Amino acid sequence: MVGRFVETLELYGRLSDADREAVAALPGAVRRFEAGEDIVSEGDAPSQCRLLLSGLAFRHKTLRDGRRQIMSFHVPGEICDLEGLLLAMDHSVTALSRADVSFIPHAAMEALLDGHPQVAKALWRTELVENAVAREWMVGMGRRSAYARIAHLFCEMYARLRAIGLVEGARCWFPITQTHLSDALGLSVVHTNRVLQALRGEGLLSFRGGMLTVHDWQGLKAAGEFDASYLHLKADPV
Amino acid sequence: MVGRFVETLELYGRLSDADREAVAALPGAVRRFEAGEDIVSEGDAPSQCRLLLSGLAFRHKTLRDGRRQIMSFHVPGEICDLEGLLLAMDHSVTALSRADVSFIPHAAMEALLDGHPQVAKALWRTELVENAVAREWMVGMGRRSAYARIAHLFCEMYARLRAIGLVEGARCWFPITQTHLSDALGLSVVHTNRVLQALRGEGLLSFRGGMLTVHDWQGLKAAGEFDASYLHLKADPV
DNA sequence: CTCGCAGTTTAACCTATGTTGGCCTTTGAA
DNA sequence: TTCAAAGGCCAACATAGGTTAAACTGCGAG
Repeated sequence: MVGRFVETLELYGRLSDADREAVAALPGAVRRFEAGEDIVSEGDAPSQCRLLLSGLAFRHKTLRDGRRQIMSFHVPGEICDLEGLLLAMDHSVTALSRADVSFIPHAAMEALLDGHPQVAKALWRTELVENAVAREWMVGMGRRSAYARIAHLFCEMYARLRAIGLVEGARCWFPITQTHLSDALGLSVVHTNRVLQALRGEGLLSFRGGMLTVHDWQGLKAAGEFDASYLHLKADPV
Repeated sequence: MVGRFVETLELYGRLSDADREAVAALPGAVRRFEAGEDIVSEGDAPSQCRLLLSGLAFRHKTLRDGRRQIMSFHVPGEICDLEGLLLAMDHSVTALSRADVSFIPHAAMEALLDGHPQVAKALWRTELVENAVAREWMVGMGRRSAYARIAHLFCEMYARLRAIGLVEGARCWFPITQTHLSDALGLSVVHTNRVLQALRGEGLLSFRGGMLTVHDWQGLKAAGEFDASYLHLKADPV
């Protein structure tokens, strides 16, 4: 069971029919996770790759005293513990919403990568893009105001969800709480709430009950100093 | 010319004699960079891998208004544009000190990776560790005080330089200005200076003229909430 | 229904860190 | 030797964002 995986790979590289078939033939047992459940935990040395079929997930580290930093989000079609192929997990990945996850044995994945160099390239490219995203977050946390950071995150998720067809009209399902948002951006919940109201007040977006609507994409991009090139997507939405 | 590259790879994977020889046989033209010179620039689509032979380098993004975020440091033996194998650069890498860099043609690198899977694994592991480092920086910028962040960075660089034999006694050459430090940690120079003085005042370290001396490793680790496991090194220094 | 919980919103107050601007020190080029 | 530039340091003041605590809202479970 491989869900949107092929499409995601094709965002980042051209595949032959044989490549596509090999990917589609990947074995994988599916398991459902509820929101808040760990998909992989810090310290695990996985023996399968966990592929997100549906729902969202986030990587995070939690310090002893409870402070938490969310380091990235995963959308359907992405493997959320690719590094587990070579390294033990130094952080956890948790389901943000209910999520279905396919467990692909490392042996099967390695065989695929050995036999299909184009697939391997595309997969490493997804990994590299994930790092590019991480770097962009660093810029935000180090050098942008809370206002710009929040706007930027919404831009990013909107662009990514749009790239995989999960935006309809100007709306997408992004079931994140203000607490998650704060932990992703290094802010307090109170301040996140203040800024969110400003963003809404300016008519840039609305965000209620997990549904994000972008009312003014240009305005939101400007507020977030957003430039999609770091996502290395084929086309910038609008 | 391949410098410490073999040793760096062996920090992250076991190589056969044949692997080692193949790495050592890599072609590469050497070029010297002065401090502040770009080794690769944003927008480049490299056709060689740039391997640091000596000196330090840093990755960074610079926003239009001059705000800058440093996203990582590179030590000798590391390739500073590995992602250039698959993607265009979305940021620049600049020499922190005078640095010698070997330019290895992508074709040669690809041939090596195809023919020597253990080398490929080790190399990807270095890349994954670099991401782990980036994630740890995110935790710092989002959730740690300036004091802890600065201590943490010194811990990290000390541990990394130690791992490659560049620490003597408790001293290492880390020729960074307070401006660089600020840009790496998302702080103002003034505040960096304040905190540095606190760190010195508490006898944890001294840092003058590019020379870092750690006086109290345990104390510094505690101040930075530092736990080296994210570096995935074979052994924690002391 | 209604209880309880998770999430959101407010308000009052606080502090870590930023800003500005000036001076001091070191270094290295002329 | 002296000068300029880069880096370091310092003080006064400003503010973005944190903290605490309490109320409000919506919703699923029983």
